[in-house]
Amino acid sequence: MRQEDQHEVRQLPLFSGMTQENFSRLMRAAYVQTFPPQVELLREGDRSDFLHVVIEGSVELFATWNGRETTMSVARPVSTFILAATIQDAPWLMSGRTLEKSRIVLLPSEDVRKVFAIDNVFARAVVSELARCYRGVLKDAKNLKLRSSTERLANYLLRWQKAHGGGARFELGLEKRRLAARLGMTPENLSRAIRALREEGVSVNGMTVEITDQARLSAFARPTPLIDDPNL
Amino acid sequence: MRQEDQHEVRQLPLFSGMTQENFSRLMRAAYVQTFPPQVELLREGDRSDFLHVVIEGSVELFATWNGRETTMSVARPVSTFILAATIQDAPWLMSGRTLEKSRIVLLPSEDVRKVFAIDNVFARAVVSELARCYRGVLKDAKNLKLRSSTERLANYLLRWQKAHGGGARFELGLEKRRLAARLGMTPENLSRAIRALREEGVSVNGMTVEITDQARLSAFARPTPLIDDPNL
DNA sequence: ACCGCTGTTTGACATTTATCAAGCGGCGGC
DNA sequence: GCCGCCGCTTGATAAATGTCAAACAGCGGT
Repeated sequence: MRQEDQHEVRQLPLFSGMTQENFSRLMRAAYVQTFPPQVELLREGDRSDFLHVVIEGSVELFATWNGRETTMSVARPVSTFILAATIQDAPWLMSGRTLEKSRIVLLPSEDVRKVFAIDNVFARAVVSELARCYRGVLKDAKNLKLRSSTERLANYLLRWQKAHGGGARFELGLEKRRLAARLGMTPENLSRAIRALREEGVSVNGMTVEITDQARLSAFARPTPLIDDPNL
Repeated sequence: MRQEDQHEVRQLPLFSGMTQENFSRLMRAAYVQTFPPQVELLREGDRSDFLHVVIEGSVELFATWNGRETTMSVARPVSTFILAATIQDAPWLMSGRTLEKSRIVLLPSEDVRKVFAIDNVFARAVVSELARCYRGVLKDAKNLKLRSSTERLANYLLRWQKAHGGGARFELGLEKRRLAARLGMTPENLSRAIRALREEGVSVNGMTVEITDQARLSAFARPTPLIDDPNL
């Protein structure tokens, strides 16, 4: 495993506090792999052999039931996924596939659990990360239950804009049909929602979004930190 | 604080592993309070002065946005709530109100965080609990995104039945309008969903449910452990 | 036993969302 | 440069869900 990849992983709040010794222990049997797009990394129901860390690219986490499929989230660099399942040695609740060519670090679950058992700094970092994830899905569930699809889109755009410098013009960064699934709607409806937001100060052209009337969009979206602030 | 109340709390996996010394430390400034129904215990956006433990009764955790309100979950004895917010000293993402007369143990957040900082057994128990909660909401979100309202109801009944002994006849244990909110629908629609399930082997009379055709209901609901197993 | 409150049910209707089918348009391969 | 593929858009229509209003039912208080 390359030094700079280890470095990337080490940067994460989850790993940054622990002793070098325990970090090395985690990294000893870890390896990096580059996957082409559309590779299924995890299948829901399976168990966790490795904790995954996306170093480059992006991974879609999705779930299926009864022939239907929906996107739950998209993991982007640098972040881990399926931490909860790894720690608990429980089956995955989501499947995962690469969306683009992606570099993924794989940490053997067994090692993660071992280090978790002996390293208290790491254990505490796991708490922080799990709390963050928990609050993340909770916000997602609130979003789904309290807002209409167009409102979800409007707020998504505002969040994404903020996360990418806050400029009036930015890239969507996700295929529209996946964005639709992420937001809990069909691609057709996403199209119509985008159309509807033209009246609210948004202009979308392909993957490029331009907020033409920030105040108007905000007034329509009515974002609240209790749903839309990713740091809360 | 009464001895038997402490005992109840001590039973929880979250607290059962820690030393008596640290447990006492947690309990030193803790107190029990009995609330009448419909008391607002928490308001979303506020911060956590106490970790709450329901000893008796039940607490509805709900969220609001833009004049709308929805029920996210119902905490029943014996369980804690708002653990994530307490540990992180972050604002609550949900409000909470008692549904019935309820006995609640209040543990000062400051103490919880202090003991968390020094007690590794407790810290690890917190990890387990957070992982459980995370997976819980995640299952909820899958439920919402992948199933229709009638399907959610059908699966809810099956889960509830299992959790209460598995007999053909059981009580709903929740006002219908709150169940409706919990399942992400209106009371009117819950009524119609109940009606629809008559064809699928369910008979509801007031708060009493009878599964008249278990196989038929299961075939309709198509439960999966990856959404419906509370232990996963 | 009656009254009145409150939660539930029902029906008619509106809105939102999904589905199906067709057309459009950009992009890569030939 | 042209073709064909794939994803996006659009329109028509259907299904699911929400809203509003009224009727109903159970229950506690008097």
